[in-house]
Amino acid sequence: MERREQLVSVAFDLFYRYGVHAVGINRVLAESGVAKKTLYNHFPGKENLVAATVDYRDRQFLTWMEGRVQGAPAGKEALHAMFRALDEWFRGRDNQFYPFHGCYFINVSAEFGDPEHPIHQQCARHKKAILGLIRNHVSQLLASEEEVIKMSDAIATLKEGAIVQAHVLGDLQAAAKAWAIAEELLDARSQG
Amino acid sequence: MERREQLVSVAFDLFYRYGVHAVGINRVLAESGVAKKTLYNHFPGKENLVAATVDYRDRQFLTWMEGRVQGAPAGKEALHAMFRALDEWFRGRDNQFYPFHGCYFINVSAEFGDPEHPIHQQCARHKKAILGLIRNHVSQLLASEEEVIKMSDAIATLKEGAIVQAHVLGDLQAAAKAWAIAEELLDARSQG
DNA sequence: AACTGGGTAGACCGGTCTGTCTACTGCGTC
DNA sequence: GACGCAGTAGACAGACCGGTCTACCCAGTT
Repeated sequence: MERREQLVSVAFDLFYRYGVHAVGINRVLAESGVAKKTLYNHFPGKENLVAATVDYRDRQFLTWMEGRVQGAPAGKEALHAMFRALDEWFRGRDNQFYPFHGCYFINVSAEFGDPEHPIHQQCARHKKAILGLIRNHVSQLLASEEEVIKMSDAIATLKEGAIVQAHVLGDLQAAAKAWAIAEELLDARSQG
Repeated sequence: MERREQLVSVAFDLFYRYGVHAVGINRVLAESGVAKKTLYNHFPGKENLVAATVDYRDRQFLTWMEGRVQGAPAGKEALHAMFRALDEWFRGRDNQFYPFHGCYFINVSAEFGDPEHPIHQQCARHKKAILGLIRNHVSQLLASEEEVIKMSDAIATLKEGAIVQAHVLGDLQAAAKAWAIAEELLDARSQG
């Protein structure tokens, strides 16, 4: 078992659950069983470890989401699969993503609020990647490039909103509700 | 100038900008010019101060939003005024709410992720209050109680999504885009 | 004039933070 | 078998954490 991997995985779990600034390096070390020197051998400081957890989650989340989406026919069904995945995530039905503590990227952005901060920008990049994934499928449903962009933004906004509602309010139906809206918007366009 | 008020106001500014766990009590004291004993005279501990800042922001935000909304005719125009207010907030056009660092309640919920935590629940209560405000106006446009609830949830989700897009991605058009969707949904119902 | 309440200033407490450093250990390679 | 590498364990440094406490101050009341 690679030490670096171990560190990042444990650090992510703790940072995601309790928040980055609420978890000290010593706790990460204790729970991962790694020596302090090893940590500072791999990372110049805590912030780099945080950045590594964001990167780790970015890949983990994208892989998971792409996997879910590719299991369905491209287009509307793929988008539906995406919201079904969110639904299972919120409800803790998905082993890989249980438990749900909101979106790590939103949470980390809240703690590193300065838009110029590299970690904040890392979170922004993740959101853009997700937006790209959405666009790939929306573009199969709508002809106009402008419409594709608008529709993808709308779906992304609904997705972020659903995550917030699920986390802050504990609304477990948030994903289903968001999909109902997204579907209505799609139908209004692809049939018009 | 009331000391308690001063503390809460300065603490909010710092917590909002840098995050709750990233700001120590000593910094709040230094920037507010209040003695440590006075703080612990008013609050049992830091967590109670945090709770007070959430309460402070809750009232400030609701008052501001209600003021903006009541300046417009009830119903759709009121909802439009709400998203215009968001738009100005994101862009820093509004003195009272400049600068924009995302939604304080989302940020605080991220740091106090446990849904059982009183501060998390305080944030949830704020979101429910906003939802109530939205419902008041949606109910003037739609007849069916069920439709009112669904539509209000959709608008709330769009609002949360817009805040996230504005903060994480720096999308300054987020409010305008969200309103365009909300308007489309409303028109599809009130004309049908 | 004495008392009181609410404030200031800041020393101090034990603990924790990030980060450095020393000393040791096991292992694969020459 | 000697060497070097990557790890462990953990003491340590200096700063800061939340929180307590003492000593003082001053305006208002009695």
